[in-house]
Amino acid sequence: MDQAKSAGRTVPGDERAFLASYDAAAFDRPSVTVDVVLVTVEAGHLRVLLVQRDEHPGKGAWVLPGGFVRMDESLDRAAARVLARKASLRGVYLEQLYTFGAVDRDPRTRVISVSYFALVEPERLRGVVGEQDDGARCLARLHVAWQGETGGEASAFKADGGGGGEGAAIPLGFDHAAILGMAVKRLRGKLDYAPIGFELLPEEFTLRGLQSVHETILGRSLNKDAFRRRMLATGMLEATGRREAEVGHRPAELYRFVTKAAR
Amino acid sequence: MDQAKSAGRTVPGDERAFLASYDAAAFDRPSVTVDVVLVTVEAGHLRVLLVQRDEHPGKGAWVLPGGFVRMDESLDRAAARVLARKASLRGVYLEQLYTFGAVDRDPRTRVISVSYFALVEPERLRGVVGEQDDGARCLARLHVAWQGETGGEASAFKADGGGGGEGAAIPLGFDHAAILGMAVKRLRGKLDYAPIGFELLPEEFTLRGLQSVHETILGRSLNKDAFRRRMLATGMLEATGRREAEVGHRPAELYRFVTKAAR
DNA sequence: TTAATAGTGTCTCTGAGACACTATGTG
DNA sequence: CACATAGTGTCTCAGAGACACTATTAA
Repeated sequence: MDQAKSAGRTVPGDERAFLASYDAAAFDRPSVTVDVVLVTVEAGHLRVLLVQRDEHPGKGAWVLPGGFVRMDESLDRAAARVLARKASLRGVYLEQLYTFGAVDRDPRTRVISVSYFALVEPERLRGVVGEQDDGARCLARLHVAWQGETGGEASAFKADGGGGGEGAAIPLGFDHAAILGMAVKRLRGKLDYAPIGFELLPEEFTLRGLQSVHETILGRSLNKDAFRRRMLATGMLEATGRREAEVGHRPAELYRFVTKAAR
Repeated sequence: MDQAKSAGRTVPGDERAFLASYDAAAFDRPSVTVDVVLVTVEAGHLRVLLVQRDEHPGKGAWVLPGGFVRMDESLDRAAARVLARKASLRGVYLEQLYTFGAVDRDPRTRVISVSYFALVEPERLRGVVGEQDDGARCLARLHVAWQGETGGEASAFKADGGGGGEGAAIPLGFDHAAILGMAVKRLRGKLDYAPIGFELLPEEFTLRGLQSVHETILGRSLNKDAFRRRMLATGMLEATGRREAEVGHRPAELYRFVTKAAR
């Protein structure tokens, strides 16, 4: 999708001359950033990676990990670079979300933000983000006030890491609450026609685990039987023959996700 | 969605000093354009507005109407401005599509394109685009080679305005074939959960007309009974009591689209 | 009257929800 | 054994597809 068509075409002589004399600095240009909504699902909560700004503007505010797009990298690569640098993650599911371009969304200058969302299994974040919050990064709990795919903003709360209690609300910088809202809206919309639940689970998982991920994203409970039937009917699940262990009750069968290509 | 959160917040003194000394020109920045896919449905074909470039690069090539984003306008406003200038249209349905940012998609310099799609009833384009093709603009017929919501590129053909024959393929500049493909993919995906078919029809329309629009977008025929039932069940259609006239057979009832707010 | 399409009634099939029942692990 | 959850079988209900039939206009 992110490919140029112009690369292979022949360039006539007069156009070459035009390009040689083209002055890219002749017009004011906005800055372009990518911001990444790194989502994971853990213990029935949507969580998202936030970083604390250590520079102005909004120094000390919590924002999505992001960075300026370099002149020699595509948007997709910029997003992957941000993810690699701020979360030490490579090869995770990454998809463009929406581009935010209100004139005054950043007080420095005109900044247009191309947002992405990334999905990752919580286990892969274990060593990345410090136990609760290492001062510069945190896995905030996402709270979505609206139902369905309507849309709206989403708010973030301090992760209550198993302890209990609600955690404090985290004020988000810039328009990042709107970006979070858009990410949840997109996730909910994609869930029932795209195989994205698997991206939030380990290699092998139980049907109950997959259902739990879906329920967390959608913010509502699902019918067990129908979910099981629907998932198995997609043909994208393969039983491994193994079962989960040490669960204090009958262990569920472990499944694996199989791509259409592998079938 | 396109709103800044920073506008209302208080700015501490040291941050104000930082902003005052911020040099926006310190880093290379890409150019940002908006490109608009103006779609209409006519005589069972998807049509899209193309303009012929009168400047380098790609002089003479057919491309989507577009323009650079100005420093003082949001992306949405830029798209609306392009539509007003190149198609003399205001108040049509306009929605952000995708942002294309491959490094070499434009030979001039780094250009990131935020694409939009717009939907308009064919009648409103009657006077806008010259009979077939006024040299600088044309309503090309869109050909989509793929089925469903898979995605891929779309190609454009010279409009065969009722005459017959196939028309010649139009070579598209830059990566605009990919943008067209993305627009069709999005349209097909939205069609069964968002009321967008109405945007392509006049104020009053028949159910058969609405079904025809859906079939054209989806590229496949639909079941008449099920379509009628489903549409009436949405509660978004209101019978006017009037009927179409002079059709050479039993005239169908005319319906009007009613928004949820108006009910 | 015929041609052509609008619009309705009804049967079937499929998938979701509901629920009961059996299976199988831990303690 | 009890308990908890996994997994299956089956009934019902709602919506889609199919199809027959009636309605209404123009020619």
